[in-house]
Amino acid sequence: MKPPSIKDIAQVLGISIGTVDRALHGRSDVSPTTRARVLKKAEQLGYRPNLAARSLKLNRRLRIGIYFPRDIASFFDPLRSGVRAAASASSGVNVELVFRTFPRLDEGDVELFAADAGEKFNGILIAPGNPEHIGPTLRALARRGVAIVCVASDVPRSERLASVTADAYASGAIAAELFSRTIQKTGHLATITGELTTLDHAEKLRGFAANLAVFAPHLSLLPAIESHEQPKVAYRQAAALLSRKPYPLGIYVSTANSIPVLRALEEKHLLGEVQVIATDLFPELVPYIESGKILATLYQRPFTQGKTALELLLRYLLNGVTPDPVTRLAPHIILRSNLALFSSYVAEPEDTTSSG
Amino acid sequence: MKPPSIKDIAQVLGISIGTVDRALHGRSDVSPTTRARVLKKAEQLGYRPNLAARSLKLNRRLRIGIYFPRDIASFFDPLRSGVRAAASASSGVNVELVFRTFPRLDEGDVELFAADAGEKFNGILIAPGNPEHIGPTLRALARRGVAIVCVASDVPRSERLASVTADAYASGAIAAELFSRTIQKTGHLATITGELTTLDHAEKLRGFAANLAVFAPHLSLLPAIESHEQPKVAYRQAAALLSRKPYPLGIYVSTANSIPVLRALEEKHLLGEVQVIATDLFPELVPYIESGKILATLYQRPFTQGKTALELLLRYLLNGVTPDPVTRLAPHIILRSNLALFSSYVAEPEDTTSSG
DNA sequence: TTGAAAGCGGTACCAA
DNA sequence: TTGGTACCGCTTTCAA
Repeated sequence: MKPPSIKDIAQVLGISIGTVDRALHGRSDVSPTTRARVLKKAEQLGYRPNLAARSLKLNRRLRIGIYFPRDIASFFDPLRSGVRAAASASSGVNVELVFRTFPRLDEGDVELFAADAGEKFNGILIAPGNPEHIGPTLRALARRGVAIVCVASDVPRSERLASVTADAYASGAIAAELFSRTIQKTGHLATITGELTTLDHAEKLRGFAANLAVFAPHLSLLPAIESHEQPKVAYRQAAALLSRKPYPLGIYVSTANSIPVLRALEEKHLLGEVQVIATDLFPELVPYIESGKILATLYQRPFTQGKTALELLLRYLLNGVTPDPVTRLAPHIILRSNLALFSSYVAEPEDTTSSG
Repeated sequence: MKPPSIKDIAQVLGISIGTVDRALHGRSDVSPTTRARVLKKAEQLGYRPNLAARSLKLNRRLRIGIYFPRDIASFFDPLRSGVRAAASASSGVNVELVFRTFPRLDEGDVELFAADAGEKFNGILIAPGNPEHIGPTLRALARRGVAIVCVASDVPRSERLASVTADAYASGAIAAELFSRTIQKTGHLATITGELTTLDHAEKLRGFAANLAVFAPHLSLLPAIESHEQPKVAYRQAAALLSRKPYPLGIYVSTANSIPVLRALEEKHLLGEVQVIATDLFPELVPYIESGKILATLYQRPFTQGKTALELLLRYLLNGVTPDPVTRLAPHIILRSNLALFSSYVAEPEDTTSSG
């Protein structure tokens, strides 16, 4: 049996398909009586609109602006791939992706939006830095009717439609739990982050500190170090950290900026001695995990973030489905034993292995 | 600009859309010359078929049989939900899901297929048990043109189209690594599995044993215990295991059958003393994780498995896309610190939190 | 070998 | 307030 169409409803009720359409969509100019009859019959027949027919007829064109930084390509490239994957999966809809690039998180983004003032986007995806800086821009755009989805970090109270991130608090908490289970000695731990004004970074620290305090009384926490996402800065800070005695027993690097830290450890011959938990996955990190030199890396699933973010946005723009205001993905804990499952991601980001 | 359609190609070349269609699909009765001209022009204009129009016109009806066991509902219910989610996401296609249920893995499945001999399915999803038993049935179906996707476990060389599972070897390997990092003492470990004839179960044991041998020389492995997925059997076996001295330092329960084992531990007052790694997530397990009484559970993402499996199957049946023969999802490592991210799954399985 | 045309299920416009 | 109809892009049948 083929599913019922508006034609069937019209025929059964002896009215025209135009009227059925108006009734089903609650448009004006339908008598309450026929409206009720149509709705009831639709329910009764189990009518479900044929989305292929609808999107064929409407043939929408959507322009989506995607504002990501140039920096940290190991994270933002797969994010972009995820966005493209979601776009090409949306069959029959004409989505135009306009990728815009600013220098780095919280740097040049406001200016780029200003330069793009003439652009007319139906929706935008943005990786925001400091909410104080970018907030007003987003609010203004939102009020002009642009649907905004924040990715990778969030800007609450910016009137954005939704945000899609890895759960930052959980990332911090996981790092704390792993250290508390694997380090028996008493001592202290260090954290290296990007900017504490970026919500994602602050949340990771919150999760780390809170769980450490509760579950690992033998481990105390040094003040957080901000590397401002600059490799050289991170290297210098790590070197300084390791020159002091006693060394920290573990270091949690809560951004993708772990390589300079590992280099500093190597030079002080402390690699393997000091436990390290890193963030995200990229080729340079692989050998450290394979050799057991670092305990784990917390993978924020950039591909899935991008895919999910655009899916939400399209569902909103096309079907009027209001998304959850926040979507928090569970970070993957990558250890030596499951690294192989993610290595395909490092070279060529696809979604098969890890999509759910 | 709107994307080019076959009409545009036809118009530019001064031929009819029928011819364009035939050329693009390599159907017979097109002169090689026009064929080449069409293909070239399509390439040149960047033609992409409008999938909405295609599926509207074809209006396919697909009957999919889904053969899962009644047992272990905490795993197979979310698996079913994932299948339903994928079906309802496939817009404009008329897929009919026929859920069939046999008593338990490797029990009653062959008989159910025999009883369903009259059914005409375009594709089936099956959770297979022992390849020796179910293999011939699947092979026969495959040869009759039914597309088969194995879920949760696999039956290699059965001429199935594809399989979608959590990576079983990795699950075992992760369990071994977690034990090796958190247990310092020297001693032995135990594993409780379902049936070693089920490929998924055997693979977990392989991963566990191999990684333990390499990375944890201080931990030796007792012979694997098969519970045949029966809670009472598992309880008795666990009780017997714990009556011997010395106790194992850790137990890896590689199926969802962990509750009876935990009960046995509780009664011997060994809960928290003996480290436990469980499999999958369901309400009864939550308090054990929250209280830190078990180290971790390895979540096999049943919802995502079901969703992925049906997506693959539909893409094959509708678009002729041959899937990867095996898709191995990365299991999620659930600890106390990230449990909250998955708890929504326990009550009501949805895909937002963990889809990638 | 090619062309012409019907029709898939909705939406939207114009006429009644 | 309602009916009738053109059309979205593609596939397929029938005719030429």
